[in-house]
Amino acid sequence: MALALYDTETRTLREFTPLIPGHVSVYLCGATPQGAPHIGHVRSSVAFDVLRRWLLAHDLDVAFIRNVTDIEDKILTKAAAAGRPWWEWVYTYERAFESAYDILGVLPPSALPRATGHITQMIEMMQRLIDNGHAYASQGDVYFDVLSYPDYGRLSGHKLDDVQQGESAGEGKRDPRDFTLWKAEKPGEPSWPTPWGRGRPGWHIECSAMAEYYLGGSFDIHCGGMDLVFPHHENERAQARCAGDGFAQWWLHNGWVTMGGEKMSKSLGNVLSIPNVLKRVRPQELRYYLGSAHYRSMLEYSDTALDTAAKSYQGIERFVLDVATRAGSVPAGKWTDAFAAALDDDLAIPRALAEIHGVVHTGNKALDAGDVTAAAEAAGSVRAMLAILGVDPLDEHWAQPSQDASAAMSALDVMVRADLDRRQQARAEKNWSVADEVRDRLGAAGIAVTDTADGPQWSLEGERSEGRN
RNA sequence: GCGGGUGUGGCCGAGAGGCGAGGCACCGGCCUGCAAAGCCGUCAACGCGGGGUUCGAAUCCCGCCACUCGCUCCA
Repeated sequence: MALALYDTETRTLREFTPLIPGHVSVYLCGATPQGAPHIGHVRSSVAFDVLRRWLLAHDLDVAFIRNVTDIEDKILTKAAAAGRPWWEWVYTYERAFESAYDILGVLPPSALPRATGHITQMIEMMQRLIDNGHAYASQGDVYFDVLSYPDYGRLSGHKLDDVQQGESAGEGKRDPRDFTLWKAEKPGEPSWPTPWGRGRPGWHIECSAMAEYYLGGSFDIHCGGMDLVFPHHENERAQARCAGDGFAQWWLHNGWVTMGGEKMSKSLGNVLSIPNVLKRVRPQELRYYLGSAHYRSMLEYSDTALDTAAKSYQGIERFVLDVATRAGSVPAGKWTDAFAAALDDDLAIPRALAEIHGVVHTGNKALDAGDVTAAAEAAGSVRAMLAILGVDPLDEHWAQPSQDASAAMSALDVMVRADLDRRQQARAEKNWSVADEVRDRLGAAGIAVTDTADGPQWSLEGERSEGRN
């Protein structure tokens, strides 16, 4: 295996070798569902979904854990402000996130652990940290003693001396930079019993505890957004290492989506929700767009860039569907060496896309030359490559017309066919005005007509593959 | 204050010393009754200033400018 991945901790591209041959363990910091998912959240899950698919393509057994932070300050504040129970609030948005992931074809994780379901593991880990002198309880809070861990700052590149005042100054802290493992109970907030009193988890301990529980003390890859490097991942690492774990061997971080040059975030109010984006393009097209920039680059969102990506994808899709029509079927084939080389090089999807376009071009030329066999071979290869990116147009995930929709399409086909027959008759008589009138009328109704070597075909605007011969 | 990142043709975006990725748009041609799609071809770039590298830098070094991020919740 020649896969190389950029590791944040060492700031280098390192050839990937799993701890246990044949197995890969991955932990992805999932969302804190306190509001609707936006395009930035989805970029992260899609980027690491491609990593997962590529690992699977290497015949590796992948354990992929993504957590849900279901207890946290903002959840409590927002739910309280809305007058709703915190657990209802977080569950509502957890569902919204999962739905967005499903729509985009993100493979479901091996497990989707929630923080509140792992209090036991957190207490156990905190006890270990206290026992070996890396944490202390104070006035019902539990803090991590940053000065007890000389390696603190290694992941993010921060020097301890340069770290400004950490989170809100607790009176019981030994050092202002110590961070909270456990927060003492406050009136009106949920709490759980611990040896140090009732309270609730801090943000960082949950991931260390859950990663250890599901993947063991040492695992292969830890993923998340670039904005989590400090303090979240730095703290996770400190906790786990001090608790005796080897923890993550690779740290992967994705760049964020920007709008107007600024990071998309709720606090800036420049978020673009998934349902809104999906009014503009189909989910496959959104996925394709997210891969058009390297996962570690920032992606500056614009409607035109999204539209451009959608058109680019449609060109590939059209090729595959045309071949499927001409050849009857297109069995998935094998990706090209250039494609594999691109993905092996830190998931260089932009380069992989260039390769896909190259194969599409070759296939179109074959199609032009009437060589359907060669075209089908190219299309099979394209399918295999698109499958790694999660956007194979012939994947059943993207073809899910309901019973009603299929019936409606069949009925529509009968009616459109009648018009097309009339138009063919007119064309045969070189009565172009009648032929164009029929085409224009169908077009106005959102039905696009194209003449091909195999006769006229129609499709609904924005749809593909419907109503074909 | 401390620590990062970015600046490529009309637009999006790869590349990272040497044969000018790819997409979208534009223009010309083929095909088509006309379109659409496809094919052939054209166009055009490396923020600014200066230097080094046994010849060559968008790519390395120095200086500058602009934009941007982290150090606080954040994919």
